[in-house]
Amino acid sequence: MDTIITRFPPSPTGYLHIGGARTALFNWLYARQKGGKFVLRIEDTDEARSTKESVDAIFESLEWLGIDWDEGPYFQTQRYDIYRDYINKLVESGHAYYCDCTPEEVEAMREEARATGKKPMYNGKCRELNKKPNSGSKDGKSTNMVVRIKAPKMGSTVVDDVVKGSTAFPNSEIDDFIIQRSDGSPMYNLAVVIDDITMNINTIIRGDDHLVNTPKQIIIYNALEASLPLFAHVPMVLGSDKARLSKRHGAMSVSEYKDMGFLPDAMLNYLVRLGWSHGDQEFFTRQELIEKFSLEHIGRSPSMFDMDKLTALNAKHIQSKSPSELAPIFLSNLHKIGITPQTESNLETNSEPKLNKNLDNGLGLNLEKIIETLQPRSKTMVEMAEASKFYFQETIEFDESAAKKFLKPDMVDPLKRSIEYIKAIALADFSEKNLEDVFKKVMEETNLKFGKIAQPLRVALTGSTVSPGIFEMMLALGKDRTVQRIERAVGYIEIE
RNA sequence: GGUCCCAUCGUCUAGCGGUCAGGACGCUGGCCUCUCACGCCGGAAGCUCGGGUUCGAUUCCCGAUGGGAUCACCA
Repeated sequence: MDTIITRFPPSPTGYLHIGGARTALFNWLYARQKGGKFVLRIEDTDEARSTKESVDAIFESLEWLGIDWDEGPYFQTQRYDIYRDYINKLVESGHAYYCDCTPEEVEAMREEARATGKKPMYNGKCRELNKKPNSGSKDGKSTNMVVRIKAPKMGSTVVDDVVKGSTAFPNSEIDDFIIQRSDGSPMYNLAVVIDDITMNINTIIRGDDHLVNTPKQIIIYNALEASLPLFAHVPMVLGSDKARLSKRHGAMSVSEYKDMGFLPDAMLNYLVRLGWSHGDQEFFTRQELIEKFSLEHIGRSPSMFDMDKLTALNAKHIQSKSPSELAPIFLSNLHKIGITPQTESNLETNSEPKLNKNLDNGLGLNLEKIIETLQPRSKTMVEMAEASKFYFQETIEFDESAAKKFLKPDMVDPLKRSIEYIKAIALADFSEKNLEDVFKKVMEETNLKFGKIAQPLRVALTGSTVSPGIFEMMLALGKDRTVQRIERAVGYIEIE
């Protein structure tokens, strides 16, 4: 078998959206699994709608997802000479012809066809006229004539597809479609085929909205006597109302999911499961995906995008990562809500950033431990950042009803004892085990159950009644901060 | 409308003639527990309909219905 070469050819008329990302992912996974090549090509022949911003946004989203390419990016607008050569060949070999019918004339043909109950299409007026393209051509490129393919009139064109099977399209449905505009620029179907041929693309995985123009492309392949690639048409991703996914279904662009705190790996995992399966397995690492992906197990029916499931999967991926892997993402989400803890790198000005290392704002805050305490209770990185706020507050604000309920005079004694014993722990021995011992002692002396003292402690430490476990928080906060916060709560009770 | 694709719990799906139709999300009962989560155990919930083929159809064929895609000098 030859080297597998796949491609992803977005048109830069907007951001990379969910459906496009999935198509890119399938092509990328397949190439990676087969040790093949993945080519990126920008289809910008619609110069009116293509923008540089879109190109950049697409690159950025692919990069975020970790989808890298081996060749390209190619830009179709830089390949017009190549298309022109092929178009000329097609005309010379009699597979295509010049046509000077005006858009109005063509529209009239369509009207006529509609009136007689037939399919509206070009009637082939110039098909056998052998027109030459010289009228009004100043630059030798624009001709005032379009070039049309000489499509077969009889029989049918068959598309063999790995996921859809074999489908026959009646040639009577296909008219002599334009392959070159009157300004000399190529039309989509032509450019795609020429690119795929010249880039040696042998495996085409794309949305099944392309299935219906595959016969048109096959006609061009045949006219050029080129061998056909393997086609795999993947069903569409629909919105929650079963309509094609669009803006009104909420977030469409990949970058929005980044902003919402989703992990790239979770995104990949979710996207790949939308239309592909591997038995009952739901959770996949990037590496597993590359190993297990297969064209054979792509489903044939369209699927709906489900935010809840993505979120659940994201939670699982957050749990499965190490704190150090999460640290840079966590920090950038913290930054977005206005919290920028000092790090090793900006404490020592000329050291390289070491975001994966433990961080310390000078008071014993331990970044990786903070993350660890939040991992099992964060569905997104945005949630994690939000939930971590209390760690970074110099003076924590007590939630009013929480303080009223738990910071009461009868807690002063147990809290003071706690402070005393925590203080007695040597800095090097500040561990979960020793903290447990401390509170065992406090509980014995005060004859209280831990449940009785836990909530007051929680309010003292965080200001709220909902938080990670007491001991793990203390470790993340560090000994000094822990003591300070409990002392402050005691002071608060005594003043009230 | 023509052409084409598709059809298992609400959703994503496993299933490739004989299964108590399996898993996941969501929903829900419980357990665990220092709160909230996590985790664990359990529950409700599905083969669109009608014809065939077959000893036997969720599975194969045909039709209906429903949903989707596409019919440009857009990609």
